[in-house]
Amino acid sequence: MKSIGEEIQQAEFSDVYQELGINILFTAAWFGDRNRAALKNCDISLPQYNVLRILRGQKGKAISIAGLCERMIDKSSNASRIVDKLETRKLVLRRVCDKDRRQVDVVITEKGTALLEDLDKKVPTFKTIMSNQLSLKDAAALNFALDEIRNQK
Amino acid sequence: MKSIGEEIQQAEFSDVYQELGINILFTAAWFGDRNRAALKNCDISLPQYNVLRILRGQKGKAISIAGLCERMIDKSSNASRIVDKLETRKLVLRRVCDKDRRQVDVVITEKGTALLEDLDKKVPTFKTIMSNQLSLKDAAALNFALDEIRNQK
DNA sequence: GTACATTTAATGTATGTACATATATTTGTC
DNA sequence: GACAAATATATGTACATACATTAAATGTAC
Repeated sequence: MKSIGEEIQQAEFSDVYQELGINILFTAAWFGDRNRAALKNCDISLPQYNVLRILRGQKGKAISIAGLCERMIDKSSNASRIVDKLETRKLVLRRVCDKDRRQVDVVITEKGTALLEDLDKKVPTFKTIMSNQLSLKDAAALNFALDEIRNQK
Repeated sequence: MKSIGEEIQQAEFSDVYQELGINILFTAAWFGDRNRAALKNCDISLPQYNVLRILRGQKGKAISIAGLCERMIDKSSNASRIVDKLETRKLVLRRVCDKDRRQVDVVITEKGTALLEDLDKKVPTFKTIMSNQLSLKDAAALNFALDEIRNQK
């Protein structure tokens, strides 16, 4: 089995925490690569796919651009322009919110939902990727550790 | 303490593995945000900083563009263009390799090394970020688990 | 109600990323 | 040695990201 040090050809790390930090970054990039590969030739980018999934999670309820940003993993990505692309392809609808005309309501269309169903068949779930090597209990422990890491300072 | 579900306002996940996948992606983005914030007003981007660190790790030995790519976390990032920017600012040197004239030898300059020393003072180490909440033993266990996740299929 | 600050989304600009293609050099085969 | 295949880097392009600024709508103080 390849350790993270072998993976990026780094002979040694200054300490285990340094190794872990790099390992988390590298594993996240590895997930991204897998998902991108799965979407190859599907004519949609990974960020666009992720936005569609958030919209579907709204179950018909509209969401503002700011709301979308909060739910995105990459906070600073420009949701407005990603929605532009999806709107051009009629995968989402955008219309000014009546209650607050500064806001924009975004919803996924029928066409968007249909596309998403197709794509879901191609993109592996995290369960598929991880359940063979990691017990439920270990996965839960990892979740707890990561939550803790982010909750200081 | 905020769980990943609260963080991205997702009420529930389909299973613990799904939660863990998102958690890893989110934690990696969180590290990136912290590092980017630390480099604010330092007039250098995070990818450029990371390349400089890899070059310093070479301890004077030159490295090719391909070698640089192997050591980068984001494999598909375009090392050639990042080196362009660093070269313009004379933080690195690039010259054709004598033994194989297709290759390019890249080395960090004195100026690059000096800049890097300044920057290191501002960027928190992973040890600083994590050692208070995570024991050495737990960190090692996490490393093992992540290595395992990436080593199937 | 007017003036001013705040909020929301869009836009401008520079950089980075993803992927295909081009160019130069080297390697292998005959 | 000639030539095809492989390799290393650079470049073209579309999209995404980071961050500042702008424009419109709303909230608040007076």
